[in-house]
Amino acid sequence: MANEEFVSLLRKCADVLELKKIEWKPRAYRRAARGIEGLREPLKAIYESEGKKGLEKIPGVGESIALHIEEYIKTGKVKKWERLFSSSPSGSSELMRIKGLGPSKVKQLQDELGISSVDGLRKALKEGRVRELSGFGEKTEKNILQSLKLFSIGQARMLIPQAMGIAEETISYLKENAPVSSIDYAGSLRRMKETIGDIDILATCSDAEECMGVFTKMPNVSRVLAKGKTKSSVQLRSGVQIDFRILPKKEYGAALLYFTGNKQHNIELRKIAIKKGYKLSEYGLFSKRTGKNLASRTEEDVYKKLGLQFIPPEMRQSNGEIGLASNSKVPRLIQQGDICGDLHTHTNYSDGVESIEDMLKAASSLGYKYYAITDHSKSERIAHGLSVERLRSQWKEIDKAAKKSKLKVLKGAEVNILKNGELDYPDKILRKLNVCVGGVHSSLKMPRREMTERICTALENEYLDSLAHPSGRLIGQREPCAVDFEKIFKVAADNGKAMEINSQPLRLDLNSSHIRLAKKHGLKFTIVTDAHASTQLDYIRFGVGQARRGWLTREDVLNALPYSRLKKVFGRLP
DNA sequence: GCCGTTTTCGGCCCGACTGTTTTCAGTCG
Repeated sequence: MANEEFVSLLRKCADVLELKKIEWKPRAYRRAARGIEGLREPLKAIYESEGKKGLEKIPGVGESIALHIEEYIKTGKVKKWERLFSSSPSGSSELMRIKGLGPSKVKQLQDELGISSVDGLRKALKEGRVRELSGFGEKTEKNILQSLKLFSIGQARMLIPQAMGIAEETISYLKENAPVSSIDYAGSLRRMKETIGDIDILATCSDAEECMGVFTKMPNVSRVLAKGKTKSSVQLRSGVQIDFRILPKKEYGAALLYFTGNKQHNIELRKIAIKKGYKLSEYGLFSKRTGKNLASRTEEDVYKKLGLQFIPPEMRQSNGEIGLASNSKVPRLIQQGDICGDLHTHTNYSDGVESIEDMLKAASSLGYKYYAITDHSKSERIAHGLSVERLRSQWKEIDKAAKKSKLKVLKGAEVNILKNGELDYPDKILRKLNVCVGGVHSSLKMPRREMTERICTALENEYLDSLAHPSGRLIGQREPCAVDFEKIFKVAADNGKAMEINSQPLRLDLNSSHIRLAKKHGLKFTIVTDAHASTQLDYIRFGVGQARRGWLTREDVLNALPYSRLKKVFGRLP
C-alpha cells in the first residue's frame, strides 16, 4: 500500500464529513493526512517494525486513525469508511474541489437538485436550475461556470520559472506604474517550491486605491476575481491567478510572514503565540490581554518576539524548523553567491544547443571559477552521445577554448549507468575524465530491488564522482524511479560519492526531503544546472532554492568550494 | 479525532471578500 493511497482516502473522508456538517473531525483527518504525507517510510514498514504504537507517533495520528491504518494494511479497506462513502454520492468530494463550492453549497446542490458529479453540475447550470436555489444567484452561477472551465483544464500547477517570471514582471510593472514602496512576492514561490499554484504579491504604497486600479487594469489581465481596498485577485490571460495585497508599512512583516506560509508553519507559530498569551494574525503579534501590538514591522521582529530565530522562507515547511529556531540552531543556508562553478552541463557535441566556446563565455560572465563540460556518453543515442573518438576530439576543442577562457575548464561526461550497473565508457577513458557524472537514462521502470542494485553497483565504481538526477522524476510527467534511497545513500557515503541536486525546473532532483535524508547519511552534494543552453545556466537559483529547502549549508556543497579544495575531493582534476 | 510546559477535558488559526440578503454565511487563503 502506498502512503498516498491512505492520504487520499483520509482527505475523501474529511470531504464527506464536512458535507455532513460534522465539526472538527474533518480537520483532524486532514492533519493526519499531512502527517502521513510528511513520512519518508511506508506506513506498512512502520506498522511492521513498531506496530500500532509506531503509527501513533505520526503527527496527527491517534488511536482511532492508527486502528484504521492497521485495518487498511491488513484488509485493503476500512469498513467504517466504506459505509460512510456509500452513504454519500461519490462525486461530492470532486465537487468540493471546484473553486467557489464548499461543503455547504455542495450539500445544497446535492439535497435540492440531486447533483453528485461534475457533469451533473454542468447540466444543471445549463438548464438554469442552479441560480434558482436560495443563496445562489446569477453571479454565483457565472462564477461556478468560470471555475468549471479552469477545473477541466486541470488545476495544473506551474513550474517555478514560469511563476518566477510572472511575479518579477508584475512587480516591476507595479513599481513603474503605481506608487508602491516595498513590494515582494510571497507564498510557495518565496518558499521556492517546485510547483506554484497562485502568485501572491504584497506591497506598501501611498495610495491604495490607485495601486489596486493599476493592478486590476494590467494589460495581461483577463478577469478580475475580486477587488477591494486591501486585497484584489486577477486572472491573467495565461490562466495564472495573482493575489495582490496592500498593507500599511507597520504591518508589512507580519503580512509577509503570514502570506509566505506554509499554512502549517503559520498554524504552529500561532499556537506558540497563544501559549505566550499573544495573538498572531496577518496584522501583527498582539497581546491577548491588552490588544497592544508587540511586533509586526518585519518578519524578524515577529520571530524574535515569539522567542524564535529568523527562519528563511525555504525552510518554512513545518518539518522541524521551528524546533531549530527555538534552540538557535537555524543553519546559515547556502546562497547562490556561494556557488563557484557548474559541474554538469552540455554542449552541441551531444544534445545541447550551443558551442563549447559560447557556454564558457556565459559561465564566465556569471563569475564562476570553474566549469565542467559533461556531454552524454555513447549509448545515449537519442541525445547524440559521444563515441570514444568524438570524446577525444571534444577534448582537443575544450583545450583550445579553455586557453581563451578565464575559467578552469574540466573535461567530463554524463555517463550512462547501464542496466547491469556498469558505466558506459571503458575504464581507460573514465580514468582520463576530470569529472564523471553517472546517471540512469534507460530502463527506468526496473523493479525497485534491481534498480537499487544497479545504482549501487555504479556508486561502487571508483571513477564515478556524482549521481545525476538520482530519482529520475520529471515533475508532472514522470514518476520517480522505484529505488531504496536509504540504501543508495549509505553506499554512496561508504564510497565517498556526491549526490546531485539537478536544477532543471522539470527535475529539481533530489527533492528537499531526500536531500535531508542524504545529509543525515553524511553525504556531500553538487548543485548543477544540467544546462543544454547558456540561458539555462541561470537555473542554478532553483537548484540552490531546493538545497535551501533541504537545509544545506555551504559546507555541504562541493561546488561551493574554491578550486584548490575541490581538487582534494575530486581525484582527477588538473 | 487529536492533543497537552495552563489541560486527560475542552479546546481546535484568523480575517477579507463576495453575494445575497438586509446582518451574515460561505468560501478562500
